[in-house]
Amino acid sequence: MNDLLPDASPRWQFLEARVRDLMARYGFAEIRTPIVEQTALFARSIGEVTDIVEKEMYTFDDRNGDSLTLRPEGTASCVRAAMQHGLLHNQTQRLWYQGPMFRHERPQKGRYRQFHQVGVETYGLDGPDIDAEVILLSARLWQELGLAEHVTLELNSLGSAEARAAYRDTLTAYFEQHGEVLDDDSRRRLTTNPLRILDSKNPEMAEVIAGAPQLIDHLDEASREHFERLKALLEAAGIGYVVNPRLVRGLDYYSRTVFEWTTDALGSQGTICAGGRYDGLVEQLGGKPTPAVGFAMGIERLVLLLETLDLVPAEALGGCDAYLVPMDDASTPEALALAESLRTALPGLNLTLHCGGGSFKSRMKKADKSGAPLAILLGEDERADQAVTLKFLRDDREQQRVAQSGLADTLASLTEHPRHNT
RNA sequence: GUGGGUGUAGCUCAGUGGUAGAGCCCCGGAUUGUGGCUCCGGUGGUCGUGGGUUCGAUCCCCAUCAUCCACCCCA
Repeated sequence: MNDLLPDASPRWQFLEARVRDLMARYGFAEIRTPIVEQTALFARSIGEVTDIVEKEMYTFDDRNGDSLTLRPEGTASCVRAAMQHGLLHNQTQRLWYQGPMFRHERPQKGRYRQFHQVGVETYGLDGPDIDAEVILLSARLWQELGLAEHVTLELNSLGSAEARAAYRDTLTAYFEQHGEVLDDDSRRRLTTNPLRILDSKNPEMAEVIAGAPQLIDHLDEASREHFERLKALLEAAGIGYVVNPRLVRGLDYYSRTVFEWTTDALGSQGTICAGGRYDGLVEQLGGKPTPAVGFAMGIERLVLLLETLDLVPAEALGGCDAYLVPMDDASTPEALALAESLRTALPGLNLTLHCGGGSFKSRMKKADKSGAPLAILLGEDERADQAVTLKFLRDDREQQRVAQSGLADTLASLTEHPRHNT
């Protein structure tokens, strides 16, 4: 588990603000679900034999003896909540969520045991238009963050659940015929997820993999058409993509469209966003058959990417506009009152009041450290005149004495914050 | 779950089987009410944790935890 320290939070807030704005612009509504759910929910949705369910969940018994689990992903909870509250009853939904997820894996760069995802979920829409819509939403986010040239869209179709199951059997049979060439990992995958064998980087298996039957040739007709229409929609929208026939998602519930946005700027954790269609999931969890498509993106990876590429704009890093310094302890009460009146008059002003005493020299050092361009000094002389001294910390400019009554107007013009008219 | 690297001051890191170091940061002073540059002084460490070897361990050994990197897998 890792802490998010003050230096990092402006980057997170920047990303989160962009995401929130984008979701609203695409007509998605936020849903917030608990971070704990009944363990069975995840086992039934993600798949019993996946790594997540087999060995990565934080599971515990509560005081009633129920088995609960810290959510390892967001889709299962959304489906559960939507079903439970009737959101899927004869209607469609476009939802998004954001929050912490938990997986007990070995941490490394871009991977943490508590990590954060933003996800979108749509229900009740079965055409490729909504597939394209969620992909375009993600593409716009990269565009607006300045990441567009650094990410690649990979696309594939897994076909219907039936077609996928049939293909899986075909593939298993093929690899079993070449069992002598398979490495240990791949032999294990024969029973867990044979599609993953196609992903192996082992050069000794390259030939066998190249000769394996292709998923794309085993799609059912409806899925093939869906996929073709999606590709046409993306092309019409000017979104570049690469069809990756080896792209399979790790969670069992996916069918038809799957996609991943990847980058090569983050080392081995290159996937920043992944998703697809899971038309069978609602029914699998006890609801009526409901088409669904969505994705999740990893916030830590995105923040890391923005940081690596230096794409967080300076203004997003916030900071202090002015630092108010009572020059001695006797000036503190008046400084406190002055700070409050400025905050009332200028709601957009970021004003830090010096607290904690110290020598005047140390107070000025704190003013400097605050990053503020302006120090407001209030001492005995100023109090006698009902004034303050404005000192410019970043410009080569004479300090000036300003009456307290006119200070808000002066600050408004200096910092370009509109005055609050009351 | 597998393999490897690293854990010493708030941070970045030196270091030695015999009472623990630097730079930066922080505090004070040079400068009675003016930050940044300079100089002087100072605070701050059960050397990740628990065992073991030893007269003596921060150093050697074992375990454990954390962290980083890679694998697996995933966002």
